[in-house]
Amino acid sequence: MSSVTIKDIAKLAGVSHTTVSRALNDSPLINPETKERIKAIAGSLQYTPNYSARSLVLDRSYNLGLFFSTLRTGTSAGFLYEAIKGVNDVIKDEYNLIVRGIDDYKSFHQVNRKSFDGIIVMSQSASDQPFIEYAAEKGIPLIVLNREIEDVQVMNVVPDDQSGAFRMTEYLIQQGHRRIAIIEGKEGFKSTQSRRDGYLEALRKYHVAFSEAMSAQGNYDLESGYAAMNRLLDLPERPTAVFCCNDDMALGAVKAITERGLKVPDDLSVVGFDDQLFSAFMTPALTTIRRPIEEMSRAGAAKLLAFIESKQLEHETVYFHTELVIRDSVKTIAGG
Amino acid sequence: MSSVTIKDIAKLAGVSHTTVSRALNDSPLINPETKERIKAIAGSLQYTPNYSARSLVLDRSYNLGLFFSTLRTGTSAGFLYEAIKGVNDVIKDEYNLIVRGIDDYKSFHQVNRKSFDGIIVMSQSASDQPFIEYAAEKGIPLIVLNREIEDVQVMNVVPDDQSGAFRMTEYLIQQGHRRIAIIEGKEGFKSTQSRRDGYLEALRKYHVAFSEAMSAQGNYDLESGYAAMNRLLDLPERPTAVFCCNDDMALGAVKAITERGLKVPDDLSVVGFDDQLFSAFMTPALTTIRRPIEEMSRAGAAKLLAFIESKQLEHETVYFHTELVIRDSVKTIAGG
DNA sequence: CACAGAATTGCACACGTTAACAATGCTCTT
DNA sequence: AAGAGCATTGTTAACGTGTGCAATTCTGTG
Repeated sequence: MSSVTIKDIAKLAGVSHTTVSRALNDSPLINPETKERIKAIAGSLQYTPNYSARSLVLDRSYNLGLFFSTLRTGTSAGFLYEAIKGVNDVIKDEYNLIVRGIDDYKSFHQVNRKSFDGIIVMSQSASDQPFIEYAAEKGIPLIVLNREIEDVQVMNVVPDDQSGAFRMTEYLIQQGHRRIAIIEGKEGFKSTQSRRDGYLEALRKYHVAFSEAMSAQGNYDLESGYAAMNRLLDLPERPTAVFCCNDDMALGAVKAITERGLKVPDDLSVVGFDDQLFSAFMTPALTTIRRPIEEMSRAGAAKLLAFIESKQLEHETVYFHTELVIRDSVKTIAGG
Repeated sequence: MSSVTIKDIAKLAGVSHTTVSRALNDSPLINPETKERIKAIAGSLQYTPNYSARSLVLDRSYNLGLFFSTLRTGTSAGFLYEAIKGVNDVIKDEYNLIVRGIDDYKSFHQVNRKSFDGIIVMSQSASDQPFIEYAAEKGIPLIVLNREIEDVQVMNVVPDDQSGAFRMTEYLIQQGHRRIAIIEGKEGFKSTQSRRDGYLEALRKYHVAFSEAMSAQGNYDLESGYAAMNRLLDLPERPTAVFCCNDDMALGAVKAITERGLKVPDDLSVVGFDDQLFSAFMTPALTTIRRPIEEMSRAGAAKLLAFIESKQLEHETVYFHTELVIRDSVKTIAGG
């Protein structure tokens, strides 16, 4: 039951534990025959190295941290899923992927270079800033995904939210819409800001008037989209199209519209942002912006690993293009 | 930059590193004043213990493994999300949560008692069996969630799938349906079996005839539900209700139905299983069975931690009740 | 004052691994 | 045949922490 160590193997092979260590690590110093013999013994004893001991002497934890702003409400399931999938695809077999919510920490005490070989922050909010600064200051290899970081020097991979929102709004205008409402994301999130900016930029460019009444605050969850849409429907002069700042809220918005006996897109057009897994299967299928979370995660993880191994630093921010996915939730208005 | 150890603190405090170790671990042996002094110094130096060293001597890794059958296709986002959320809520601050797909391992070599203080397997398929047996044999504290394990002695927390499927089918029958189709889950999954069994059991109990044509194979993803539904719609004598073995497939089914110009539930009733986050916001809102993944994960994690700390073993299987969630996707057929 | 016993601290080793350096034996060259 | 140099293996220390046991100091009691 008690686990076998290299010393046990050494005893059986009649060599020193050093030789065993070298043999198992494929050191060229060891005679091929001895090496084979030792490996055979190790195999038959089902030897597995003690990672704690190895970590201690090599000063590597074999842990990679994947941190989200929160694992409570606020992080969508698809988001978590794609991020984990992307990172997991890339990390070598030898790394452990540790998942945590930043807001789970009372203190960042336990976060240090000994415990994490590297850290990936999937940042959704400015509230992550202290954590990012802490990790950066501790000298832990660090990459921040999804949210643009300005003050601190870190590796950064982000989607181009603003151009995505611009493209979407432009598309609605091109389909003849002029009264275009926006259901906004959670306050304080950078993405909320960027998407609003893209929306406004498009309105400006095409000389479409913006009115405050056309903006409803949401917080990125289903219910808030439902509630915000109801407020918009109560307006004396309703919009003809609604740009929801994510797909969850679009789902809620469609629900609100349908409940009033109206139809999407015949009576009202609805678009989203994110391209969640379910969006293609909504009724109607949702026109939205795809934000390549999985690809970004994969790229970010690869970049982090490369840095850990080479210590070659690149601080430039990488932008990932979003993509307009046209489906069935927008009506083309004749004349314009 | 090089990290501070208890020896550094010892030097500054003018004591031995033993005393520092004891002080920081709140040993009653140490004079309260010395203790305070040492803690103050540790705090001012921002000391953080080296977990590798501690692990080595204490023979604890502080790692908890959360294993899914796969992180590639087959695990739904909501499933992953709820499981992580539930476990994360419970684990003490001192544990790392390591997430992996079992099918990522070429060999289970790295999985041992030194690397994991405990393992939670969120099992979705019989293909997990070798892994479970391996972990059990290695003597790693182990709990299996979601799938019932028969041959191996392990802690087990599972939903009562069969009674859930039974309840759902019974409900459809009570609403007057007699031609009830089933879109089945992925072959080889125990859940597929249990849900079919519950479905058949209800048919038998209420003397409703079953025909093979009413069964369409799926594999738990959206597309397969879409395809299976199309096959059912091609039948000369269509069903009046379809029991989809999960919500993703129900979403696909609704899509297929709508595309043919038919309406749910007016022309065809559709129900699901799992109660995903989006199900309440589909059009129409989906009637489904809630499987309490998050609660099960929470209970399982708590049970595992209790075992790790007390070594008090309980091998009985815990069943979690599912719940029928009635929404708007079923039509009541008059007369029956 | 002496001494028992408690309170407090230190010494030395252990955990399992890696690696610098030393040591041994062998081969080849001259 | 002697020495250089290579191939192979062993000796020893180190990583940072926890702990059994010995050592010291302190307290109280007779």
